[in-house]
Amino acid sequence: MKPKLSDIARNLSVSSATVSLALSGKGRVSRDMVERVEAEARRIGYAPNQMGKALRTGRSTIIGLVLPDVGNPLFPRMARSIVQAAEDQGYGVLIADSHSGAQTQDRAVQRLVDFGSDGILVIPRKGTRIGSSDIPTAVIDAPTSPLNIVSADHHQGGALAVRHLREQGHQKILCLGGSSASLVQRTRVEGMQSAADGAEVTVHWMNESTPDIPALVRQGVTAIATTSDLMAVQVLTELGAAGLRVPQDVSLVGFDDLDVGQMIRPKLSTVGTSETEIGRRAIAGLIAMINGGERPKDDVVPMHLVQRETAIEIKPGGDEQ
Amino acid sequence: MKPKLSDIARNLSVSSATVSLALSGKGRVSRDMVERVEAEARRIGYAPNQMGKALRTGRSTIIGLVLPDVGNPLFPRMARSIVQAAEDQGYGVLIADSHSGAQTQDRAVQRLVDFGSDGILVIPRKGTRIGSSDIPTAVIDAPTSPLNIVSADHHQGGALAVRHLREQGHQKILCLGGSSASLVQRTRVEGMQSAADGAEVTVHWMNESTPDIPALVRQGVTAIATTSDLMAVQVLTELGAAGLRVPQDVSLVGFDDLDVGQMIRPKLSTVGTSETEIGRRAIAGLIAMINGGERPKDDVVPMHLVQRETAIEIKPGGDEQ
DNA sequence: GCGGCTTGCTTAATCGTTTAACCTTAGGCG
DNA sequence: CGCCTAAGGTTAAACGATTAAGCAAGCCGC
Repeated sequence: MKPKLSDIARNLSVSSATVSLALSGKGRVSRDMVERVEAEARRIGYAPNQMGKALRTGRSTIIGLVLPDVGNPLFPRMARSIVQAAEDQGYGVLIADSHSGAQTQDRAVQRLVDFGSDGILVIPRKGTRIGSSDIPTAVIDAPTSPLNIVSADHHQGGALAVRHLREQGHQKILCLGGSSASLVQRTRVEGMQSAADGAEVTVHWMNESTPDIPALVRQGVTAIATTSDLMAVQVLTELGAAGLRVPQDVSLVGFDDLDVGQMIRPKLSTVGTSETEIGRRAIAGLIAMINGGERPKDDVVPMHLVQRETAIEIKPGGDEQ
Repeated sequence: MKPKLSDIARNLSVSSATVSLALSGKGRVSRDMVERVEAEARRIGYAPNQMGKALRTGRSTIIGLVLPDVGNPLFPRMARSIVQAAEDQGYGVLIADSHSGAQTQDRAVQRLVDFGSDGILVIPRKGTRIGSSDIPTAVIDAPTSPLNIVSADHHQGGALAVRHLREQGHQKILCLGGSSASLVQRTRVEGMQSAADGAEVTVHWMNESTPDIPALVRQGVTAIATTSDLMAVQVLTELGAAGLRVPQDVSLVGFDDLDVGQMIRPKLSTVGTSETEIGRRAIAGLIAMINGGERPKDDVVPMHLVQRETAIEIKPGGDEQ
């Protein structure tokens, strides 16, 4: 079947210990021997059996990833960067879905532990906290969240969105949050408010009440900032159906830089995160913990503004109807 | 540390062979013994060490999943159903990303194999084919694709979309495909054409040329069918910017039933797949192969129409400008 | 010339589980 | 009563890798 360590040993008439030592570069092995072992390993296409290795070392080089429910549309990019980062460090990523319910989330963690994961990375569902387990666990959420290891700077991102609108002269800004139960979204909204700089910024939570957006625009709102691109698309189409134009009648900025933002006309201005960076740092931190390091300090990665077509300078004197 | 099999054995003063046999229900063990073992296992919270088990049995109970690039927006649901189905059968899911390039795809497969996966499930990038490896491999693509095991009935789905429009009286239908390089999308378009039933169905591939959609509508097109919700959203917003109304001026139906379809106003009529069903069957088939079964025959799961607000009866006599 | 150090390799134990083969006891039966 | 069988265990050998400990040979210095 698949070539094993002892095949190399037999072919070279040495002990398997020597081969192992040679390949790992750990023990005292002659330079010559190392080369011969490596050559033979390549020749027969040797790849170490992870199970044997894991059993002996107690390390599976597998990281468990617990995903929030599918609803989160920026999960794919997140997952991708995490897998990529893990791969670069030689780790595999085992995934579990925590569908709905916080209790299932803990079960998912448990399953991953049972499979021998060396560490667990959790992107929690909004409003849940994860019970700490006995193996290294890291969370990607927000700085105030327990076990958090890295997060996007949602506060700064929110500020970025509103500051952009302020710079364009907007004085009456509507700020639309999806769910006030989400820590991330609350933080984004707080960031938005923090950049008000004298402008009138009113907040609406979609899970609490559904504002009549076209009406608000007719009452003088000149710009809308949402906490998600999906909501921005909803707003855009709703305004379109009501005969209002973006960005001529009202400016709009989204959040998350989803693909859909580039598809719609006009293209959506939005605030983006570097998922790659977050994934990389989360994995780096987690692996550090696995290797006996201390839990790294919270790491916050900044967001950036993506200027496209939905937010423009307010037309002079057009702010009062 | 973690309780192991031998802990149970010691506590009960029996051999670990007995414990193993009792837990698996395989050998000749007295009813009484089985119960005592199970009780003790629960008491100390025993969970078998997957590495030890895998090493001995040659089965890791891990399935490798190779994902296409992130672009595919229905991937999250797919991944979820696959993970769920695997979990139900006691399997873990190890993921690898095949970013871009077919070569990377094979490397991803190799990585998963090296990690000890018992089988590999691939959702290929459009236009790539995967090299068969030495372990059971299944593909979710289209019936004509090699190694394919299960797929959505894209042809029937396409037919469903156009038939729906035909039933509403539409005679001039524009059919919008994303990329003619994608087997899936070609199949959808073929399905659409097959349901023309005498109507005029013209096809445009977005990767080849960008049609002036508002112009086409003014020339008499009364309905548009796209091969993806994302494109439908693009069309919808483009029409909106041009002052045309959906569905009053033109009907629209998308594909994939993405979340964004429910966010936009009006809500998007579309054709949906049962990702759950596909995931379930793919995993079931793959596990059957792992257990020595033959490669199951291609399995095709039907799509369904999701009627929402963007496709309505054509207004009588409004079909000619 | 001999104890001690270094070098380079080998021996063998070990990780936790499974499972073929064996052993012991007891019951059935002619 | 003794033989055969079955039931219910146990022993021990794997699976494939790592690694502490050991050992032989060579070299050094005094």
